[in-house]
Amino acid sequence: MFYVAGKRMRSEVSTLTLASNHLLDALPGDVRDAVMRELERVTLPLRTTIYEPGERIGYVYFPLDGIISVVTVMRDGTQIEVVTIGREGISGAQGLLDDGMATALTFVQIAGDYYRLSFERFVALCARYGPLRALVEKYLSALLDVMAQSIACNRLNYVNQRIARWLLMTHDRVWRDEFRLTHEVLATMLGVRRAGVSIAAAGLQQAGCISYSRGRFTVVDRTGLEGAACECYAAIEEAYARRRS
Amino acid sequence: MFYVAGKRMRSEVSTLTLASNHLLDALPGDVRDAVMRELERVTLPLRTTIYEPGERIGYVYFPLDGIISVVTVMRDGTQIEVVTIGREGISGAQGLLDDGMATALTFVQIAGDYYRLSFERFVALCARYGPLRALVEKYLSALLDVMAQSIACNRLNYVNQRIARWLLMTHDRVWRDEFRLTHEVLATMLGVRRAGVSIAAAGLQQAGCISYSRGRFTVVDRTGLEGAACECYAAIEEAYARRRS
DNA sequence: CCCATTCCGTTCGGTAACGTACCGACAAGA
DNA sequence: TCTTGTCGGTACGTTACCGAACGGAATGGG
Repeated sequence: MFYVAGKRMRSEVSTLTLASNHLLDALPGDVRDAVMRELERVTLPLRTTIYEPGERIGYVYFPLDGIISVVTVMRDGTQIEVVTIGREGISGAQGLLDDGMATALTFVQIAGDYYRLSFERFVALCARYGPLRALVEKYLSALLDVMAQSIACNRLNYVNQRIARWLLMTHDRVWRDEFRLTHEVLATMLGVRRAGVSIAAAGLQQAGCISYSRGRFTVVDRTGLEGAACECYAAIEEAYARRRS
Repeated sequence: MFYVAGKRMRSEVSTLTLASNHLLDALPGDVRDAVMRELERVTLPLRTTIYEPGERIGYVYFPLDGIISVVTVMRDGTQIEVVTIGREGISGAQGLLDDGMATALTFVQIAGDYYRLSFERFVALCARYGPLRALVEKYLSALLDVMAQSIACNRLNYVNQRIARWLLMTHDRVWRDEFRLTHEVLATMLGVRRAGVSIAAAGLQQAGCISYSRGRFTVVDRTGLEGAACECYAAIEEAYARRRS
């Protein structure tokens, strides 16, 4: 599986060279250079654990074309996604606000390339470069808004709408029309049954918005998907966009 | 209504003198004195608007015995509670991370006493006193954890469990066994039907955990309520407690 | 090439919660 | 005192989703 993931990556080098991280892009040139110099580029396969609750944050990750999921784990083991982190953000930044401990289980949801930086160096760079710290804080502020919207979304919207939103957000972040994802995983992220996802996904496929097969989704009609998604998609993207002024 | 609220306050002066705010309590003596000197004490009646989305944050509020609700408003006007802020926290602090704009509708859910401080002075004090800023950041970090738990809770737990949790959290924050609250309002906060709350509340009353009548709830058996609540109650209180070390 | 595994289509009965509605009881103001 | 509005009990049919399960089909490792 590792090897396969590696092959996929190599076969898509052309898109990868375009991949970038919004936070890094938004830094002033000199700060950006200073930060970039310390970054390490890594390719992470599906399901790589990023943080375990209660552990120290080892690295912060800037996704390029992969996606990281942060999930809440209930006592009975049920997992549910709290937020996804892609090119628009960074994982581990909330450690800045406290003691550098991770509180939520965090792992790679879509394999891809990431920049990473040890948490200690990240803290040091934030202390040294105001614009970096400011950008990270804006991102955390966006995170609060996004999670506020997700609380409403999880409570009020239908499964098929939330699936459409999830696929759209993923599509935005991976820069590819196709990505690996099973109904099972999607169901866990959304906190619904796998069968529920199968039915809703079949509807979206019927409508020509997507196609999928055996752990692989393809976005066929983005505009159609946008119509099928709940208002939360736009609200969340706007929460991120507002911080890029 | 204003006058009635005023009377209630006066009649409970004995508990009010004990009321305090955890964030303020946790400040080192000198910083605390400096901050306290700038605070204004206000009594806010039910439903006072604290922030409107898109407006500048005028004041930050430190609740003493009242409760502030932050809600997400959907396009169709449906509201749903994102987080409640009581003695353990502060409202408006997230403005520190960005540009001082409010993004969510915020209002007084339980009338009571609050300290308040203009946002500008708050920012200045945070810049000047490291321990204040650190405490506020820890609180924001807790907020992220709490919201993460709420996302799971809203998706996975039953209405009666979530009602029990809401009542427990309120009970912790108001320092009184009785508080004003209608089924209607509770239903809105939880994102369910009023009738659903009525049924679930009747169950909790039957079980001897609470009693209520015409816009007034009374906690009768706290331990019983804790048994009826979901695990999220403990998880959330722990997220706050962890930052008080 | 075969086999174990993964993935997804589909079904079943069950149920928590929905939207809507009506009504009685109480409270507050005129 | 009467009226008006708020509050909560209750009921109806409806529905989105649940939990569990079975089975076919594609996949990839041995």
